[in-house]
Amino acid sequence: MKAGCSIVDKPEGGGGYHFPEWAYKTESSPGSRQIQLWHFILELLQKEEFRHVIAWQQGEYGEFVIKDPDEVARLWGRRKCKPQMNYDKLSRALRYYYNKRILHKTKGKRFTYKFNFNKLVMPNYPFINIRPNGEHREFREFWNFWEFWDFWGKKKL
DNA sequence: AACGGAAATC
DNA sequence: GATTTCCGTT
Repeated sequence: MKAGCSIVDKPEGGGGYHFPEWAYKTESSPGSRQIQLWHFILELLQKEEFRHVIAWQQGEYGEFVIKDPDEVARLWGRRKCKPQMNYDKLSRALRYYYNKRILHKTKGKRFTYKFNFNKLVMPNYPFINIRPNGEHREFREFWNFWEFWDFWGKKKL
């Protein structure tokens, strides 16, 4: 058994939500279950105990602020077993998300980024648009990904 | 702080 | 492929 970084990583804070299997898989490598940075970000955003470190920006849907860059980097480094992780490197990874349309930068606002929820994250998970029995809700109606997951996850998996 | 090229790493 | 590492530029 690997001590620190097992194949299926445990979420920060323990307990609570955890992304389902498909969230860790990559198209090219079905067996790979390395957690994606944006999954990790959403994970932290979900928990109250990390609000002093990272939190949703009230007002703008999907926008969040990294209040403590060093701490977020430390937590990310711990999860990925990369002790040398820092905000400079983590932010580079976030910038690679710009072209992938997962995130974009909120210009002028320090340490502030915004998820491209409805159009960009959704296409990666087709089933999300499937409507079961009239109980369809636009993703944008949800407060965050987790409220959405609560709504759909319990039905689909 | 933020950006993005280039090479390395897994 | 998704970062991680390094770094020159704005």
